[in-house]
Amino acid sequence: MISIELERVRVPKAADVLAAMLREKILQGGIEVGTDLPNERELGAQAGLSRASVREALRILEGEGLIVTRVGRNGGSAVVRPSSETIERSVGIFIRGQGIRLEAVLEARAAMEPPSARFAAMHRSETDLVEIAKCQSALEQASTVGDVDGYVRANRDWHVQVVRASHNELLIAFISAVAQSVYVATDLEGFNSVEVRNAVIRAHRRVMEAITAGDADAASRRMGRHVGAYVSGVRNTQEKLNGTMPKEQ
Amino acid sequence: MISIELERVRVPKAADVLAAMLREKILQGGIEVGTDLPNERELGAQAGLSRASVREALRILEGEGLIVTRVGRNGGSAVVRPSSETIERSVGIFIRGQGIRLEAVLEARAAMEPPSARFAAMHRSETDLVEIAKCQSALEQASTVGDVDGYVRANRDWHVQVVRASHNELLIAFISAVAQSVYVATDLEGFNSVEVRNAVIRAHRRVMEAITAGDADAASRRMGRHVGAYVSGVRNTQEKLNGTMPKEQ
DNA sequence: CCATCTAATTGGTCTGACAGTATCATTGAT
DNA sequence: ATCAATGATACTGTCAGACCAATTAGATGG
Repeated sequence: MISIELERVRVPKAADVLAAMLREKILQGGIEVGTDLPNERELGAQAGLSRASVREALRILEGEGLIVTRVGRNGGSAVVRPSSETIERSVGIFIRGQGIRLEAVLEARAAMEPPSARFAAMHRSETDLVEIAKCQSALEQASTVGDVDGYVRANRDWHVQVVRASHNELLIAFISAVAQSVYVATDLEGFNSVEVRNAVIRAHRRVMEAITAGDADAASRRMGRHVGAYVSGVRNTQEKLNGTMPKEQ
Repeated sequence: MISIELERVRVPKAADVLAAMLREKILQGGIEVGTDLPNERELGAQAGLSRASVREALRILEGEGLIVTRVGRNGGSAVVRPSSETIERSVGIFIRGQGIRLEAVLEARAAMEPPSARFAAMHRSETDLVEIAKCQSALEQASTVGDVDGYVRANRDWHVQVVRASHNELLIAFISAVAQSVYVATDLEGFNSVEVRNAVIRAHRRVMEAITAGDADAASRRMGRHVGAYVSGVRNTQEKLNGTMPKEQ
């Protein structure tokens, strides 16, 4: 008997192959958003696969945010532009699954936000400024009323809105994802004293001034101090609790 | 007939509900990695669903990187720790699907890498330094030999290895994802002259010195100059081509 | 012209079966 | 007794076919 060097043979699943084919057709072929894919039975006939396998492939693409599926007549799978939601989902699962400490999440945020504020100062439009101001109003309103949940949510929205003004889609996606996880976590943190809240409000105002004035250096510097203070605050609180990211969503 | 204010009724799919249940059990319950889920027929019996629906749910979780499934006796679905691969996949799809310009991707990278270098200088271990040095050697080797693909890959690996030294899992995931996309793109860029390559090598060395010395400020500053120069270089090249991220993988 | 009903189209779900694959258990030869 | 071949077994992968549920195009009637 002869013996040949042979690596382990890979047996890709039918659904994976079909999903890869469709994915490339969508991404490379640049199929315009809104186009309908053939219905499941048709796809099965074309690919020579059962409807079950086709459905599995479509499910994969749906999970990747490349298509949406509707039932009913004229329903079916339509191509959509992948949004940052997919990134936010996977980042959320990553954070929870790895049990990443809140401190590390804030550290990542603290790394990304100052440059984002810089870009925001450089590229912000008028409507960007209005949107940021809206969040700030909601923040101050919630703070004076004492609406803790509203305050935390407005805080998250303010930071997301600032990075939106940078017009860098990747930074927007990353910071949105991280901010969402921080929002879920800081709900439980007890360091939301009146003093802290007022300091946050003042810091936000100074960052907004710099962004409005188009002063990139000041925006970056002030945002850096702001998020840096936040990290320190949480670090001190956590030293006593030694907590990780909460497990529940 | 009375008329009531009624929002659109949501009809969640069976598979989505089951997937959500299992996801929470895995993430919240903190099921240890390696645990086997019941087999598909058993899950179907417990949930009162058909095997098809169960399989769809498992597919969702697999796509989220929460389980892996093996065939054969003693096969089945086992819980795994979600890795950064899931994030890298979704970021890659996001970049390609949105047609994000290479310049914007590099901008995001330029925002994240200086702080990462700072953390690396603060937290790097001895093995981190060795790994970074290995990438640098490969880089210089490929550069002298003229192996373009090897050079670009080693360049990507060096940047990833530096952020690894920061020991911040989120930054590692983000930069890995972005670096992968940059790697795919810069293959096509023609600005890999000998002068540029040598400048890159020198810049890397200076960053490594700072990280080794634990000089956080210098590491951040030097990395900032390095990636900043990279962005400028691509910006100049692109001004003539006006290109976006390439569509092919 | 508009409201209403009907029918066609499409995804969602179920059932049952068989194929493919990896492990376990047994057997048989050395 | 040891170990390699060989079958049994317990899983996932795939298929075919049917029916249900949601949605809407088109027919019907006022």
